[in-house]
Amino acid sequence: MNKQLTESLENYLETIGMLIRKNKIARVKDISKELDVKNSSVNIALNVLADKGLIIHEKYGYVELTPEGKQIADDIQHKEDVLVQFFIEILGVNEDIALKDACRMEHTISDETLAKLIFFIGKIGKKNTKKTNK
Amino acid sequence: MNKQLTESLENYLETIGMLIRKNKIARVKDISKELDVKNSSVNIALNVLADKGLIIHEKYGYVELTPEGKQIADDIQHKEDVLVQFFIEILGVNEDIALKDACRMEHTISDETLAKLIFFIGKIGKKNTKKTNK
DNA sequence: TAAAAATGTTAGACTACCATAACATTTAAA
DNA sequence: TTTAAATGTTATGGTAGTCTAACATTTTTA
Repeated sequence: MNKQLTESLENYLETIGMLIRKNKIARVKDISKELDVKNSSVNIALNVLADKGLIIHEKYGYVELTPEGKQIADDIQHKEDVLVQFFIEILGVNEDIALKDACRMEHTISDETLAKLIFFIGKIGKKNTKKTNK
Repeated sequence: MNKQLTESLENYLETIGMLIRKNKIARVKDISKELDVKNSSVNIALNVLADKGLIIHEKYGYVELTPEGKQIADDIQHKEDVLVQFFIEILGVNEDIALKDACRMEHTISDETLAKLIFFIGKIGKKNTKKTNK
């Protein structure tokens, strides 16, 4: 069973995580609305994710994340958050564009680069705090 | 004729541009080697790009970029260069990883974010120059 | 310059992803 | 509590991109 996820599957997983955080539950309809695809497409993706052991989905039921699925969803969400923060706070990018860009780049940034980016944001942040405190 | 390019087609275009810059000519074999795909895949992609008016490719001949194709290739290359510079010089990412990340993110970063990033690199660059000159 | 090697092309098959349409189940309302 | 509406599922088909294998052409070399 291959655990290497496509960008599409990562998006499904991330969206499920977001919906559970927001609504306590994730339903096919909400996932399809969020990702702007049809219910049938969601179903197919859910079957793949279930096969990979990343979600639990009983017929006509809500969608749940397994611990492993949740780990991956959180991981991707974290990447998005860091990128959005960098784009908005440091580059001064408009929020809409920052979000759109982050939603795509979160699937391609490596852990190494992400770590360096987090460190860099921390440095810059401290600098700004110092200045403000003067 | 849709001019909206997939990541795959953008990579072909960028690679063709790079090969022409490096070797004066771009051949199917060199493209396939560079992108780690088979000649047959290259051929199919070249047909699509030719249909879109972005390259010229006569049977068994070299591949050339049309002005429009060159424009796009240069544009993508520029995005990659900016990202690589940012990753290496400012974040301190290892060169291999910087290149790998940039090669994927170059297809998703928006023009707006790229512009802000270029501006930011300029600012940081100036700062470092000042420090050095003291 | 004829044969061998290298390179390029085409055909057919596979995976991933999405859609529409038909059907099934669940939920809400009369 | 039966029916209508909403939601979920399955079947089938299309696009994009890759591969292998068979075939075509060009280039190299004996």
